[in-house]
Amino acid sequence: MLDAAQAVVLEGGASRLTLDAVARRAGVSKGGLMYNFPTKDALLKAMLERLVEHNRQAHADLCASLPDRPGRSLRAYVMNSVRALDLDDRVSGALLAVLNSNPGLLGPAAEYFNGRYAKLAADVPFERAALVYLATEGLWAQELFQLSPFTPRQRAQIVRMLARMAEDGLGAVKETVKRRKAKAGR
Amino acid sequence: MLDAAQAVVLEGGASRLTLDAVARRAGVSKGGLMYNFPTKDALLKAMLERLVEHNRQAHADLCASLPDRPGRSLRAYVMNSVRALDLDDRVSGALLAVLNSNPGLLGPAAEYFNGRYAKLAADVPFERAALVYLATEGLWAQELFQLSPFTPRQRAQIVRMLARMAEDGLGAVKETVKRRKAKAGR
DNA sequence: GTCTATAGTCCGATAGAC
DNA sequence: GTCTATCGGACTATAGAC
Repeated sequence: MLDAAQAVVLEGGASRLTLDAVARRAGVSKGGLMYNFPTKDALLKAMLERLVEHNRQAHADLCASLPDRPGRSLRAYVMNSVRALDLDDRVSGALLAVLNSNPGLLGPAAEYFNGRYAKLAADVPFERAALVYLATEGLWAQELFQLSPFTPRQRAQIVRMLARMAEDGLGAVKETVKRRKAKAGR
Repeated sequence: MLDAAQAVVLEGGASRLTLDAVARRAGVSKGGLMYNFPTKDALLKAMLERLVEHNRQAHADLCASLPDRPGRSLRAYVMNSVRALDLDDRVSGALLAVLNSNPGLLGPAAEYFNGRYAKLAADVPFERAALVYLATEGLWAQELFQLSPFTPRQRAQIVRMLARMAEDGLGAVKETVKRRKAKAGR
């Protein structure tokens, strides 16, 4: 049923996320749906929890595949956020829209994000961690709402910079500047 | 009437933005409201245009009050975005939620944001402009949805860093690191 | 131009049979 | 547990008087 709910928001956006649509999609009737989720809020809460769990897993997997250096977790976060926007992300966006009207439901997710950042930034200097984290969030949000002013090429450049900054610090930026100057001088 | 519409979304969120509520708030009746805005989409479009115009003005004013150095526009953008979230911002968030279901209406706004970035980044190296821009957007979004993991003190520190990076380049970050080390050595 | 009244639709939730 | 049927309410939009 949660699969069906995700499919519905993917196709029709937040406003189409109705109990009728979800029930139809899930192949059950509205009564059957509301036996498992007594209210619509309960359904939204379950969807949100599933997204959070998915996100946690994806980050953990990616983290495990990276060499254990300072900034590994932050780097995994960057890479996990800047994949081509997948289904989960679009669901997240729609849910964000729905939950904007129900601020209460967003509370538990906020706690997750809070704890997540604490772990990401544990082994990276504060300024650098905050910068990488916020820029990544900004990039994600921009693409989610299709407001990004960057070309795919520029986007790739930014992603490389962020990934390098997560582990290498300012050397990442200085290096690209140096490389550009060298190129210009050729 | 647009004032009334803004007031309604501020108080009740996106889901309360109904023609009835707006009309009641504006002191007119629904018929009167729908004479000026034939459809609800027309109302949303007008609200969005007004927000964009407000934003453009605020940025222009702030820009004029800053010394004319490279990165002035970007710095004004940072400062304009990180003021304590004002009414316009909360309206923006709610509208974002509403418009998520009507992607068509977001198109014109997307163009504005696109052109805005082009001007911001005109006199700043690409990597730095993109980093400051995205981090600012990220900070704005995090606070808007109340998902920010930063304390007010940390937030202020980040804002200072971004404002300095807008004009001074990497010196800003390097300087804070240096200062911290000096402090630790004392 | 602004009003009242209402049409027509869709939603979340409930009730009760099976 | 899952179904059908339906209630009560809220919504957008229209029609027509003034």
